Amino acid sequence: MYSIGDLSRRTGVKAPTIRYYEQMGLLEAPQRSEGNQRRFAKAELERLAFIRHARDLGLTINSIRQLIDLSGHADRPCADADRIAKEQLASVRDRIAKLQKLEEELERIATCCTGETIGDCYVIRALSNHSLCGHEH
Amino acid sequence: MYSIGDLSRRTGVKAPTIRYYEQMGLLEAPQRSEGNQRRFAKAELERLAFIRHARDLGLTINSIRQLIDLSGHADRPCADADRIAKEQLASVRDRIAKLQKLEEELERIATCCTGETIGDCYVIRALSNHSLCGHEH
DNA sequence: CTAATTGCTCTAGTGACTAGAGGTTCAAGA
DNA sequence: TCTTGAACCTCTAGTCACTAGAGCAATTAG
Repeated sequence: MYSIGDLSRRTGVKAPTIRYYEQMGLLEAPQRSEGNQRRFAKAELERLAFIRHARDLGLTINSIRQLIDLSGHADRPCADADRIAKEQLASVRDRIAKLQKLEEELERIATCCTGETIGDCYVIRALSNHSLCGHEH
Repeated sequence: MYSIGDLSRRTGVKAPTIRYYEQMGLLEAPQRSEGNQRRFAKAELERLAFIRHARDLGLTINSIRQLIDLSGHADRPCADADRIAKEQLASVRDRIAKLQKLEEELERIATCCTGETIGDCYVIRALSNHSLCGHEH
């Protein structure tokens, strides 16, 4: 049995976050000590690692809840789990593409400033004047 | 003079968001009609375009406030504006790198599932078992 | 003049936590 | 056994950049 602090050290998830996951229904309410402190079994440690892994991959609490529900039904088709992973992949790719456009533009803005004062600072001018942009956005 | 709706249509920024920017001190409190409705001058339209542009580039409200303050002092050195742009660029690059790692891993997870049921679904197994990951994270 | 549209303020909700207050329990050393 | 200090408890509120809705007032087109 682990206290919340043990669990926190083993998973790298802070104690308030563990309580938050419980509140959100990702972790089941654990057993309690006589003095009302949480006592987690190994299964909870594993589930927390699952949650942390999924969060690191950018999945939302809601998606994770769905996956946990799914994982309780080993006999069902896994199309839903596949769909969640594929949607997440698509969204990550989308975000990368958008950030790369920003990178391009910021690079131009941040490296082209040869002025000395705000009056002729390229950063300020580029932000004021959309037509200085390399492409529309 | 533009009403808040005019401004919204011209800039693509929703009216509540415009009020929010005013509340956050990015836009100065505009003139008002006799009936207390906002009436914006052209300068405010331009500033709103500046704000929108900076937001699209991922700058925070705080950074934008700093840039606006700077832009009011045309005689000062522009090192601060440069710094803000460069910091933003660094943060964008950082996010891209992290997302690309996620992309890799999600790709592996989402395309490797050949199971038919949850019981042997690679998505679920990969999330449960960190050692299936291509690299640490 | 009336009806439809647009505007106003204020409050609360989003997601995924984080921080703090104010109190209780636990584990280890004396 | 007692005491002390760390860890734990619940509850509320704050973060960021908006967004939604209630309930009312002003404006504009016909």
